[in-house]
Amino acid sequence: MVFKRTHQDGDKNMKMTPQRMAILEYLEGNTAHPSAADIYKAISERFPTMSFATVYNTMDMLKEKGMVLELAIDPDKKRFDPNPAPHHHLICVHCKKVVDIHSSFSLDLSENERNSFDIIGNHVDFYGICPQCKKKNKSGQQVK
Amino acid sequence: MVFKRTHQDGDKNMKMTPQRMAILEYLEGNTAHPSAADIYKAISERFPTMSFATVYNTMDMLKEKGMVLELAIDPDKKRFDPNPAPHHHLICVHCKKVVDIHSSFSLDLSENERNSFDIIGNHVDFYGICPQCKKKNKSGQQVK
DNA sequence: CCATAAATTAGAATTATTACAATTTAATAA
DNA sequence: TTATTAAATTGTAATAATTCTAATTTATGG
Repeated sequence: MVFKRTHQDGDKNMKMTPQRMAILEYLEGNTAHPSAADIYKAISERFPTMSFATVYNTMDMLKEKGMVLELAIDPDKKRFDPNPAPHHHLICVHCKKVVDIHSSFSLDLSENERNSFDIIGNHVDFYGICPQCKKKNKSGQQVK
Repeated sequence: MVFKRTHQDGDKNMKMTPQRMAILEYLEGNTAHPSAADIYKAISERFPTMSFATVYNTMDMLKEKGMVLELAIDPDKKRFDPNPAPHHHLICVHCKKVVDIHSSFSLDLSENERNSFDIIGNHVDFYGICPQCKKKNKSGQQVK
């Protein structure tokens, strides 16, 4: 995904600040699935005044805009994926490295992917709205 | 999975305490994928002295024994699955309810599952050991 | 340049989890 | 039984990730 770096970015209410620019730049093409701390560390080198709150605020905004996904891959912290297109992951259970899978069909790994990782299992999550929430949702409420 | 409730449980070094008994009882057949807080809340009603540390200790032990899985489904907290057999999940993005899927093949949902949830997407995680860790692992080290 | 809504910031507060050290207890064997 | 002892439990402190807050700064539009 390509990020535009102007305030015209589909939303007049979105200010383009140097901090945001740095975050967008850092995320663009980044396939490391960084955590908030990763982002903070990388950016604060050039922006010593950068605050953690800004990282979280910006990621919230990008999530709402659908520009990044929040991953629940690591039980210890949130990690972000700047590639919002549907895809899957290859996760190293030792170092927690996360590699994108771009196969057309979920369980069909490329030869390369298959050979590089020793795969010990897989897990499929289906996301959706359960019957109870379907009902509730008609009356407008939203669970965080 | 059936939990035995004696100290013979495959490991002489495992003591069977009332607290553990209560936790095992609570987990047995539990399909709600409870968090540590859920477990604590349920058990501490009968065991007012129960400590959070005991919940975490016990879950660690059960994880090591392969009796529960730690799920990374909820970015906000760990949740536990007392069903260690390979299976997949149906997750409500509103209320975070997690329902087990017992289809023989991952992407083949039963009619019932399909009809109850409005499915808006799926995500496949493959777990394995990456090439770098394969090498490192030969020299014995383990990443938490 | 001004006005203003939005963003940034430092730091406090909260939540989940882990670490620790003292006390208690289950299991074993005498 | 009871004594021994390693393991479990407990309260509390410490840590880590995240969220909240209120004051200050800044990007944008006029």
